[in-house]
This record gives sequence, C-alpha cells and structure tokens, in this order.
Amino acid sequence: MAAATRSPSHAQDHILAERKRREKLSQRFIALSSIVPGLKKMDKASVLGDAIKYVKHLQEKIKQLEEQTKKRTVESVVLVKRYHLPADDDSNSSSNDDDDSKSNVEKAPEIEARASERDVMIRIHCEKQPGVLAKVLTEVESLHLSIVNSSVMPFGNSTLDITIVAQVTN
Amino acid sequence: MAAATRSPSHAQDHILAERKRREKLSQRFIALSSIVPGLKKMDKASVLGDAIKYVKHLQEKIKQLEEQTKKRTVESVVLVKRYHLPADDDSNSSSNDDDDSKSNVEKAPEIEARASERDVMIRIHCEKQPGVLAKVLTEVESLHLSIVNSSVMPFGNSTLDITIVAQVTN
DNA sequence: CTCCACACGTGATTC
DNA sequence: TGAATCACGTGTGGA
Repeated sequence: MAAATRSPSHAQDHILAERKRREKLSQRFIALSSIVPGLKKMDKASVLGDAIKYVKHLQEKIKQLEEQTKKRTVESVVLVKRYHLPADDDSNSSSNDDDDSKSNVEKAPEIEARASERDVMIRIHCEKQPGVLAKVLTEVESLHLSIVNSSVMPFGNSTLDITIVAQVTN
Repeated sequence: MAAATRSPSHAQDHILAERKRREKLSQRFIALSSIVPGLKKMDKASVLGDAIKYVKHLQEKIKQLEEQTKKRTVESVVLVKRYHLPADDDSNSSSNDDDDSKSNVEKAPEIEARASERDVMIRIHCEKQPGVLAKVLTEVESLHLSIVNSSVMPFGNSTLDITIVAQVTN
C-alpha cells in the first residue's frame, strides 16, 4: 500500500520507458499531421479530429470513384454480346463476395458485326493482348467464314481496334 | 518562480480542464480506431501508425482511381449524329424508286468517334465513292489532328469502312 | 514477478 | 490575467 515502486534502479527505467513511449506518440502525431492536408491547428485534438474527418472524406470519395468506374465499364459494353472464349468453364458465378482492396477492372471487348450479301464485317475493340489477333482470326475462320481483309490498329495505350471482313463459304 | 499555481479555487479548475481534455483525446482516439479497418492492436501508438498507413493507402488508391476514371471518361464512345458532308446533292427523293431487291439501307454515313489521351479514332461506314477517302483525310487533317494510321476496307458491293487513328496536335 | 500501456495530477509555456 | 495545451513523473492494473 504505502511504498509501491521500490528498487530505484528500475524506477528510473520506468520513467525512461514512459519517456520513450511519449516520444513515439509525438512522432506519430507529427507524421499523421504531415499527411493530412489543410491543417490549421496543430493541436493533438485537432490533428485527430481533422484526420478522422479526412479519412471519412477519402473513404466516401473512393466509394464514389469505384461506383463511377463500375458504371463506366458496364456502360460501354452495350453493343453486342459478351465475348465467349472457348475452353472456359461455365460456372454459376453468383458469388456475393464483397470487394477486396484491389478489384480487377475487367473490360469486356466491344464486338460489332454486320452482314451484306456474302460479306461479313466484324469489328472488335478490346484490350491489347499478345496473340489476341490470331485467336480472333482462328475463331472467325473456324466458322463458315474466309477472311478477305483484316486490319489492326493500336489506339491509346492499351487498346486494339480490329476490323475484319470475311465471306461466308457455303 | 516559487509558487506557481495560486488561488486554490482555480487549481481544481485546472485539473478538471485537463481531465476534460484527456477525455476528448481518448474519444477521438476511439473514433479514429473505429473507422480504420483491420486494427489488431488498440494501442494509441498502433492506432496512430495504422491510421497513417491507412491514409497513405487511401490516397494512393484515390490517385489510381482518378487516373482510371479520367481515361475512362474520355474514352467513352460518342456517336456522332448525322454528319452533313459538304456534298451538295439536292435529293430527288421518293419519286421513282428503281426496283430495289431489298429495302433501302440507310444511306447516311455512320460516323463514330472515340478518344483516349491524345489518340482519336474515327470510323466511317459509308457509300463507296471515288475520292471519299481523300476528302475525309483532308477534312480530318484540317482539324487539330495528325493521322497516325488509316485503313479502308470494301464491304459488300458499294460500301466502304474507313478507320482512322489520329493524334491531337496542340 | 516483470513488462506494458494507460490515466492522473502538476508545473511550465503560450496566446 | 485566464484559458488552453503540452510534457513530465508516478501509481496502477492487466498480460
């Protein structure tokens, strides 16, 4: 009850440890205040408060941006159907997993087709991948089509625009 | 120097104020730790450290998402409406239609344009006419565009599909 | 029993 | 002069 902390050697140890703890905290406070923009008051309370407000703001912004990108990607896939590569398992795929931090943004290729007499035109706007042209061509030829003309154009950083004209072989 | 805190009435006031300040800080700490996901240690130091790390992560993510949306937004397809070429044809419409085997396909040229970064893609689906390519190219070049790639494909009997990739020259 | 983290009261400093 | 903030040393309680 009376004398709690004896052993003067460890007493000084305690005060030293506590001093170190405070220093660490102060350091973290400084670090936190350095990455939060628009800080007017450097109070500990203000730093914490503004940091909280800032984090909430960032979270909200991220949510909005992710919705935007999701909508955008879905919005530009309206043209034809979904592209079905062979050799892929068909699964139910109604998984309701919520997001992880990094969600892969999948871009569905836009495919447009039109026919006139014996000619068929296929236009594909997709991501630039090695071997995609050959894959598409073989895919097309595997049908009743003989390719008459084809053109591949790079567009932007990572996009390809493939135009194919083929004729039906009956 | 000697006696600092006079007025014993205000002495208790001081300790009270300090107590309130601590309470506010603790409250903020709790609030901060509640919005930072994946917290294992509830240490003040750990809360601060993880909050710092989390804020940095959010900032980085926002930067990436904003870049993505920028590209996506610009890349959206814009279907150009009826483009009236400076061709001066007074249409003798409707009167004597020759016996077409099929219904009249739309004669107005379809023009589609999309942009990504500095690249602009223009696709024209129109009737096959002599000199139409040169006309289109000069038309495009007369704008702020330098042509990077172009392709012309015949399609069907009397249709042309022109694809042009150009870059804005500012 | 030894660490570790916390809250407390208190003196000093600043506006 | 107050009011408000800070760092310090210390006691205490939980792993």
